Formats: sequence, C-alpha cells, structure tokens
Amino acid sequence: MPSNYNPLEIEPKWQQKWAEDNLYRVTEDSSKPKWYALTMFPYTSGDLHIGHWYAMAPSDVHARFKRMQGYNVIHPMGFDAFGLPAENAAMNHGIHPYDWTMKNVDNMRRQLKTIGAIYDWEREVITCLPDYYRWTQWFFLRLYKAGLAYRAKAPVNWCPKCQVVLANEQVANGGCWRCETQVIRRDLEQWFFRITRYADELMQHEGLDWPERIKTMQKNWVGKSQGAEIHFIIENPVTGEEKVKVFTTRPDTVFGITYLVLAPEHPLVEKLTTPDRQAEVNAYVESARRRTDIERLSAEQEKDGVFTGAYATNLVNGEKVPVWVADYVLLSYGTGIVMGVPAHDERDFAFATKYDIPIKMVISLPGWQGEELDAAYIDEGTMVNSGQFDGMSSDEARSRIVDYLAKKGWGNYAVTYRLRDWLVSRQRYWGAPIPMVYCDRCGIVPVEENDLPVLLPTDIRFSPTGESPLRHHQAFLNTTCPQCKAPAKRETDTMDTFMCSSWYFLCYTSPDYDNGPFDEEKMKYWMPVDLYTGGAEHAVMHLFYSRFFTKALRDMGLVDFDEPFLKLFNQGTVIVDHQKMSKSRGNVINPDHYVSTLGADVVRIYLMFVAPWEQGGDWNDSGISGISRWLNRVWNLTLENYQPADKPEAGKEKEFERVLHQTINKVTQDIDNIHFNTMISALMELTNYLAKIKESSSVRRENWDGAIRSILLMLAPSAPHFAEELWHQSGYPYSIHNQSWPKWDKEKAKDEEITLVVQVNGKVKTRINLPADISRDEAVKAVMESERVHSSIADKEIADVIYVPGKIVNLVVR
RNA sequence: GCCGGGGUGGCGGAAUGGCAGACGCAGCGGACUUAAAAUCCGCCGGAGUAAAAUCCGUGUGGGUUCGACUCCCACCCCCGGCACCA
Repeated sequence: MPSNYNPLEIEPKWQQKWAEDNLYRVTEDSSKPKWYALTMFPYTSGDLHIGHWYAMAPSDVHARFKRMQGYNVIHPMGFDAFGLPAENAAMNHGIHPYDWTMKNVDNMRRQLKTIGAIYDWEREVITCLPDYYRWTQWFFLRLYKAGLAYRAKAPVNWCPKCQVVLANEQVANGGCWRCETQVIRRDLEQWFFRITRYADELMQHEGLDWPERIKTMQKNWVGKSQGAEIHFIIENPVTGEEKVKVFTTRPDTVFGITYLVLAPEHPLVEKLTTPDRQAEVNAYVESARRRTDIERLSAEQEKDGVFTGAYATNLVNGEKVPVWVADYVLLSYGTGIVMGVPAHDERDFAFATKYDIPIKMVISLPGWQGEELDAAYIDEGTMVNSGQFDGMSSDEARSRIVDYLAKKGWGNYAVTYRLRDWLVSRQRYWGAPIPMVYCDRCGIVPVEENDLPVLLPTDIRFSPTGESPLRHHQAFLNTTCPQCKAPAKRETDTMDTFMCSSWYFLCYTSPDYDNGPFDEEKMKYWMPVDLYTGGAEHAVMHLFYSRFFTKALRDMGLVDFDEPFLKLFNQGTVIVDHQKMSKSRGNVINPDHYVSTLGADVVRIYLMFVAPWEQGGDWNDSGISGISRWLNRVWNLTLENYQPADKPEAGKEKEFERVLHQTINKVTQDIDNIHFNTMISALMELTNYLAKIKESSSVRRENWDGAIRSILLMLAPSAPHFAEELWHQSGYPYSIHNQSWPKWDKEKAKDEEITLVVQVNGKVKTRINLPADISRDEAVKAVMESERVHSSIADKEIADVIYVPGKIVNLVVR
C-alpha cells in the first residue's frame, strides 16, 4: 500500500532541494527564447494575505509553463520598501522605519518561499536599500539634466493626515489614495517631472496587448482636447487693458458669448476687479479657496460666482460682455478662463439662468422658430446670429471661424490636456532623498553623480506632528555646494515611492551591477517584460509612471524600446463574504494557515479553480477540500499498482489516447490564454476518466504509464511539489521541472465518432452516433431512419434541412 | 451623468451562434465499517409522469435566425473607473 499524500512532508523537502540545487537560478542564454514574466512586487506591509497569493501563484504557474515550453524564463520577486506606513509604524510603535521594513521583508520572503514559485532569489530587489536608491537618485539627476525635472510653486494636493503632498494620480474622489482623508489645496514649491511632454505618446498603446479598460483609463487620464484658443480684451477703468486667452472646443459658438469667467485663483482676478466690486469678489475667492475639491467638483453643486465689474470685448463682433469669477472654472485646465455661451453649454446655461445673463442662440436646431430655450442646445445645427458664418453648418463653421481668427490674429487652433506634471516630492523621511542642494550663490545645484547615494540618516527622531525628521537633522541638512563648495542646504523632501517602482523591472535584469543602474547587455537580453500581471488599481499610477519613465530613458539613449510591458493582465480581487478584504474589517485571510494544513499546492490550485483569474472571487474555504480530494485521487492512481487486462481492447486504447491528447491540447490552450479555472477542470476530467479505465483495466501498461506521465507533467506548473514527488516515486529522473511540456498529437486527438444532435424546428429530439467523416447525405439519411424523428415529424412536410458537420441536423417542418 | 465589466441551479462557475448547467462544493441515496471518518458508486434546475413523453428555464421586455446564455434594440440591477476638463 503506497503512502498517503502528505503535502506537509513533501513541500518543505522539495523546496529545500530546489534551493540547494539552484534549480531556478536563471542566467542569460542566447540558445533559448527569453520570457520575462513579472508580477507586481508587493509593498512591505508586513504579512502576505491571500490576495498576494492570488496575484503570485497563478502567475508562477504561467511562468513555469513557459519554462517547460523551452523558454529561458526570468520570474523575479522583490519588495517595494519605501513608503509612509513604515513611518507611521515608527511613530506609533517606536520602531525605526528601516527595522520595521526589513522585519516585514524577512517575514514576507519566508511566506513567499512557501508558495513554491520559481523566483530566483539572487535577483531580489529591495527599494529602500542604498544600493538600489542610489540609482533611483541617479535617475532623478538624469531626468533633471534632460530638462524633465523642475521645481515650481503650484497649488498642490495636501493630505492633512499623512502630512504630505500627493500627485493628481494619487487623489481619488478628492481623498488621499492611502487614507481617504479629504485633500486640501496648498501653494508649495515642489519638484515635478514633465510627464506632460509625453502626453501624446502615453495615449498610444500600439503594439501592446493590454486590457481595453486600462488603455481607456490612461487615454482619459491624459484627456486630450482639440479646439481653439481665442483672445479677448478685458478693460478695467483703473488698470487699463488686458489681453487674455480662453480655450474652447466649440469655436463655432463664439458669437454666442454673453460673459467670461475666471477661476477664483486666477492671478488676473485681483487686477481686473473694479474697486466697487472688490469686497464681494474677495469674499467669494476666499470662500472658494476654503471649499474642498469634492464640494467644488461635484456636478450637482449649484453654480455660483460674482461679477468683477470688468468687461471683455468679443473681437469677432465687438460686443462687450461682463467678466465673472466662478469656481466651476478650474485654474489648472486650459487657461483658467472660460467663455460663457449659455445657449450651447449646459453649465453656462445654468449659470446664466441664475444670474440673468443673456442667452444668445447662435446654432439653430432643426425647426427652431426663435423661441426661448429651456435647456442648452449642445448638438450640431445651422449657424445664426454669427455674421458672415450664418447658414453654415456648425461643424464646418468650427474650422472656418478658427481660420478667420488666426488670420486676424485673434486666436488659433489649440490642444489642451487634462494631464498635469507628476509631482514627485514628498515631505517625508522614509523615501529616497532628492539629490539636490540649495546654495545661496549658485541656486539649485544637483549632487554629483559620483557622490551618490545621498544617504538617509538613520539617527532620527520623529516629531508627533508627522513632520519629516530630515528638516531638523543638522548633519543631513548642512552640506557644501557641489559647484562653489560654499556651505549649502540639502533638499529635505524625498521622492514619491512610485519613482522607485518605475525602474525595478530594469534592476532585476542585473541586480548586482555596480557601474550603473543596470548592465546594458543583460537588460537588453531580458527587456521588455513579456507578461506583466497585477491589480488594475495601478492603471494611472504605477503603470502610467513606468511608461513615462521608459520613454524618458529611451530619449536619453539608456534603453532602446518604447514600452516596458508588452502584455498586461489584471487579475481580479479576492473578496471575503462579498466584502473587500481589509484590516479594519478584520477579514484579512492569512494563507499560512491553509498552507500549513492543506499545503501550498492545494492553495495554488484552489485559487486558480475558484473563478476566472481576471474576475477574482469570494474566498470561501468550503470548496478547498475538493482540491485536496482530487490530488489524493491522482496520488493513488499514480502509486497504486495498475493491472492491465490480459487482452487489451483496441478501440479502448484509441479512445484512451484520444482523451489524453485532447486534454493535453485543452490544458495547453487554457494556460496560454490564462484560463486557469478550465485548465484545472480539464485535468480533473482526465482524472475521472483514468479512474474509470483503471477500474476496467482496458488498456496496456505502456498506455497507462504514458498517461500518468503526461498528467504529472501537466500538473507540474500548478502543483510543483506534488508533481515532483510523484515523478520521483515513479522512478523518473529529477527534476520534473526540467522536463518539456507534453506535446499533443493531432492525429491521436481526432474524433472517430461524433454525436450528431437531431433537432426538429430547433428543438432537440435525439442524438445519434455516426462516424466522424460521414457525408451530409449519409448523415441526413441516418437521421431520417431514426424512430424518434419519425414520431416527431409525423406527417408534416420537411421544408428545410440544416446540417452542421459533426454537430447538428435541424429538420425544419411545417 | 459618461465609459467599462457583469447578471446562468442551493453555492463557485462552464458553454461566445448549434446538446444550457462541464468541473467542483454543498445535499440526498447506496457500498465498505461494530460505528464514525476517509474512500468508492449513483442521483442532483423546475413542473409533470408509475416510468417516459412533454412543457418551462441563462436579470426584464422586444427583435434577428432553421436555431440565441451567446448577436441587435430598449429597460432594470450589481461591480469598477471617470466625473463642472470649457
């Protein structure tokens, strides 16, 4: 009697053996095609939860599959180790961020090793170590030298709880992406990366196999609008004339302008407001400033504003229109000034109605007789009240009017983006220091590349307010100017951690390289990433920044590709009891418990089986026993003695080979297409079939052994320990993970007999078995001879016969 | 409001124009056992029947088709993203 399947015994055993043998060590090999399989590295939060397993186990299965298919597979793992939670832990528990982070790394690495993945731990990357952040800083300097990093004062998002600024991408629904606290506006001097320079390219995803959803999100985030910039002259009785520009996508409505609006923060507000309006305007601007973004940006919010007392001249018709201030206009978009066309814009209509501003129709809808509008007409129509453009279609007038403005010098075509530059400075300690120095004489001076890294000091004290300890660390703060050697001050802000994750995939290709961020030859061998998997929440953060980073590096000549990630796959989310997992809900599932009772292989397979990977699913351990049961069945089928029949049946053996090869094909296709749940069920079906065959002993030993060998090979990526153990016990040479993926034989998989479904008027009446290569006439003849068909048709007339070879015969009767 | 994704047995899901419910969980019945667990075998959408036949059934209503879970139109609900972007 063979031993029972005991994962707790075999899993540590093989993990240790694989590690000793460096089975998964990977180096460049020009004799094989390379495959870079990357899973988003985890943040060092402390514990791996089941969601991490859901990200990592299936991607390891795919990588192992590619490996068995003959690819030279790199599938690295590391840690995103800088970030705010480490600092919060420091303040709450008095533990140093470094110690907190490295303790978590140790624990998570231990947990990760229990997955049984093919990670080559020699390539591990930890972003908070000086060997790594030295090059993060180096990239900052290179971006600075390329004119892509600059310092500017700007209204920025400030999270009062995290005591830090946030990039636009890191604000969701007006709240901080980490703690959901409402962000407020602050005017601060900050470092920015010119991501907007790549706006057009970032909207393009040509040649990328990415989910449509992510591509759309990125396109919308860039938010390119084509339109026109139109000039106006604003007169103020005291300050005189001021030429301003507005951006519009509807230059065809320019004759319908009845007012202009400035954003409350617009610098011209103060200048343009007439003395008698000053008090009211000031009060309004103040109240707008105090409102949170969420209040200001809510579409339901009633539009309000104040008149500045100034008037602007609409150059196309010489009309003078009032200039207002209203907070439905955003300073950050376009020019921060909007032309008000109430007749043809919903927001302007609401605003004009509220303040009795005239509504002037310039595009007539079909059948319009001059009656008043009860809502803005925003569609196309015929131009009216528009001088020489009357009678033209609004569509045509759009370009004709801009051409006219351009000729007169009153405006021109223009493009505006929603995308803003990437704000990268953070007022926190636990990040890569920005390698810049402020010198009274020389101004802003970059640290010399040779002087990197600018080390984070470790002897720090946190203040209870959350203010960065770097600001008061004299030894860090005081330095000399790299240029003039005079005493100077260091930048105390650190970099957004998304900067660290924008190049970690490059570092994996040569983690020990000292003379640069990566070894160019090795990087060229492995990059770009062939399959990148992770959560969709990074659509306009990490994925977006990494693309920008890659393009910037390409333009500096550091890399020779345009895109870092060729194929992107987003797995779904694991939820628990129909709720998101979170510490606050107390429903975080720790995989250790399952691994230490049922084994890693069972958890790996259960996660794949429970739902399509892209969909995600409810973690409900009631079904997990089915996986243990299944592996036990395979275990016993493999190790129990198979007694072949004295006289094997030729037909059975053909069927046996057919089932096996159809399964090999199905499993291969399914892994390739990332359909892990149906891949597992195909293997289960094969198991059920093998159990029946074993019962009837109807095939020869060599057929049986071949099938067992194939099913073990097909199980190897999913259940690496289990398959290795059975491979070993079956007497095959170590290791199953160095074997080739089984090939399917098309001839053997071919059906000899087909089951033809017989329908009458589309309703299934019966099914008949026929040879696979039967002709239409013969098939129909066989159908007509069937008893069931006779009784269903009775004496009705057959009007038509639909025949789909190998599938169906449908008799249409009247 | 706009843009995606989705709605199928008691449950997770399968089938993307051709047998709805593969595979698994739970449940029910049986074998083995002194008994239980484990294991093995069988049943398992609803109505209907002695058993069949038959009818109904993939969120709702319509349509296209010989044939629709699958395609088209309208609507309802759930999830995700964006949201005064001029």
